[in-house]
Amino acid sequence: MTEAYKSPEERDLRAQGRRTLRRLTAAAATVFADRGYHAARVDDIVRAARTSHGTFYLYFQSKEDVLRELAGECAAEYGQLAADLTDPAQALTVTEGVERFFGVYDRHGAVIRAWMERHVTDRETNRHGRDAFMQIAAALGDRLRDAGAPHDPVTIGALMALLERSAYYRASRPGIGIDAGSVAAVVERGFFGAA
Amino acid sequence: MTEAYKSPEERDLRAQGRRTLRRLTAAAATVFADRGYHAARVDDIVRAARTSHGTFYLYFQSKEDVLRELAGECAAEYGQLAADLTDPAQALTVTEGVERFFGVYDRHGAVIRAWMERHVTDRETNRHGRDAFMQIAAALGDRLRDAGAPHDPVTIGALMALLERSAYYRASRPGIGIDAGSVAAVVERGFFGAA
Amino acid sequence: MTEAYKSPEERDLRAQGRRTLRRLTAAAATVFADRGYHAARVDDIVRAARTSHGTFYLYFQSKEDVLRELAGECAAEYGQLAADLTDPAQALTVTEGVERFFGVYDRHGAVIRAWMERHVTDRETNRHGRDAFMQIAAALGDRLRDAGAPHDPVTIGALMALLERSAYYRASRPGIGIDAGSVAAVVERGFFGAA
Amino acid sequence: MTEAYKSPEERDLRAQGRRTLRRLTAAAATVFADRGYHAARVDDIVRAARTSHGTFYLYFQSKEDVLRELAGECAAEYGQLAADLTDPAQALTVTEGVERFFGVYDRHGAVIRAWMERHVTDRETNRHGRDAFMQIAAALGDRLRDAGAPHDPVTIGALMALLERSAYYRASRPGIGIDAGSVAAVVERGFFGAA
DNA sequence: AATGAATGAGCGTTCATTCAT
DNA sequence: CATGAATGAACGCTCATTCAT
Repeated sequence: MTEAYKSPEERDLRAQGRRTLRRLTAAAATVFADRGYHAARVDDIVRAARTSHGTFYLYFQSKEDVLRELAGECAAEYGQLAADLTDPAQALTVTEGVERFFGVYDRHGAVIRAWMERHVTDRETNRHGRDAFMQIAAALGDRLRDAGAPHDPVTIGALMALLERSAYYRASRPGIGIDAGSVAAVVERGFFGAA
Repeated sequence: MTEAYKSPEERDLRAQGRRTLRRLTAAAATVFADRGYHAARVDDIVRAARTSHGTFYLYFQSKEDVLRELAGECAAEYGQLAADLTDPAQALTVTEGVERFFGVYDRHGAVIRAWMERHVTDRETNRHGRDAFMQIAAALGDRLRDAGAPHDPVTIGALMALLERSAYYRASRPGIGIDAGSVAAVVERGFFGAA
Repeated sequence: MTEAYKSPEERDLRAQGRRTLRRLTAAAATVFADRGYHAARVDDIVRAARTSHGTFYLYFQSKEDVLRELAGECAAEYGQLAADLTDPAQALTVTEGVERFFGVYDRHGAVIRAWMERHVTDRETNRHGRDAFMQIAAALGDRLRDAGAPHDPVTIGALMALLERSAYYRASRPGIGIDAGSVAAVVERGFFGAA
Repeated sequence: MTEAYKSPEERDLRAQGRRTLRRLTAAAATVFADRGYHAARVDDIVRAARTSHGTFYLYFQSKEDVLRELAGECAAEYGQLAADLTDPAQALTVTEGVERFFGVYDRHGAVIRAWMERHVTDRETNRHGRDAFMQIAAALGDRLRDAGAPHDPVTIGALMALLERSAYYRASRPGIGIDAGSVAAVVERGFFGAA
């Protein structure tokens, strides 16, 4: 009989199993980043992880399930960024904030694009997306308010739009010279400097 | 192809044929908008146009061909917008510019997303996308320069990012209250007001 | 309502109709010769005849029907050749016979190949093929017998094979220098000269 | 392709896989022989092999790929026959040679017909065909020359035509009594006996 | 007598998922 | 724990034929 599937958390994985799981998750992240979630083939993932289809379905219920897993990681990182953005002890500069934002996007851009494209039906994945978005938005709103700058929802949305899309341009068109410093300058000037 | 395929322009269509072509093009635009280009099925399109697969391929060479057609329309509209933006006789306000931008996005968002996702291989379609992007970017740069505002490439890119993504949020999440006026206000304040 | 189909013979065609029918038949012969019967598209035929699908089906019941028509012509020409081969008044030389055989093949090779490939189900078409084959075979047998050469069925079959296939090589590979004279020499030497 | 496609040779097939591959190849040969390559449907092949479409594409890249595979086998067999024909140690009689020729045709007639019909575009398949043809032609030429018989290109071509087409008549019309012995007699008499 | 338009069954191919070992 | 093998529904596209004018 086929091995009954168990979610990774509830499995009592030994060292080897943990290694395989990690290989698969990493491979999925890479492949999703390269080709996008929808264009990614399970076969690409298992080849990148140097394992088999059978093994993939031992650790994940479906292709969507890997996305859910990665979405969780991504949401956690953005949650942490949101927390750090409003943490006075950290006192992150705008440039540092943009750098962190870009860093998360580099690791999880494919997941974020899948969220935004709205063609994923899985509720948990979408909830992760909403959460991450809201937390960052709230943190940006706080920062704008603290700086005495306009922080109405549309302004916050516009800032999110600018950041998300710049991160995407930067990741997908390496040639066009978008970097955290320059984008931060635009943000400073256009959003924080606008009294 | 059974019927010698001719591009819609070079065909001598009668009233009936023109109606069918229009139905198909409109249906494709709708279906692409709803599901995205890649997830859109030719079957969805022909069902929406109340016609058959055979008829679809009478008017288009392939699914990609419809996208190319729509991309041409979209590029033309953006080209016109770029021209109007820098035409002193028109003297478009920022709000009017954003309104026009959003209008084109409403009609052609699916094409624009397909451009940006970079999973389309057709050269002409991609050329249309590059052209549209460059023309708008150049026009925005001119307007910024004329206003005495910063207009370096990164700033222009950030403005494009803001506009494109806001248009998308607005089109795909009607509930969140993004409208041309408010976005124009952010743009005024953040990009044109920043001396 | 659609014009009821009538077979070409039972139609009372006016000059224009006869011209159209001739154009279609000639076009079909050309297209079949170029692409082979199965690979030939009705669209190729109507385009070559500068007419429309509707018109095609006004004169023929189906694609197979055109083949049947051409098969009749071909069988008639081969019947005539068979008659001439055994007609003392004609006293055809071997070279002349081969020339005539090649000539018919040039005009009707596609039909002959369709016969031989045995993927045509129409009874009349196949009957034409059988008739043509038998008549030529009988005539060749008579000529061999009159020359005092072996004329058993296998020999006759081998001669037919040689002629048919040489005609095909010649028609389809113009470069390889097969001509009636040389083939006739082989036939003379190998079949008629073999006492 | 989901399963990374690998050509059958470079795959490390286990017993089960080898069995399936053999079933598929054999089924393809049969179906091609029955219906001809172009009329053969992948569905016919997988039904004959009692497997699924998915499995077919696990072992072959396309329908054309199976033909290429079979063409390779066929060319190899004809190459071997050509070698044996001119090998003094084998001293094949004409009858034995014709028998061997017919044997290969029985196994690979469909491939040979596909070669001759010239509607295959794959370069490797066509190269196999040309190779096989040239090798047999060269061997026949040598044998004719050694026998002191005419061996000009047209004669060799005529002999090839006779053999190929006789093999086809024999395979496709079992009723008409063509056998290797009788054909060999014709060849002896008509080609080798003609001094 | 002629035509442009429409049809839909059927093709080759893909790929997420399941099975057997 | 892992794998190679198998599946089949669904896709994009073709083309002989019929329809409406």
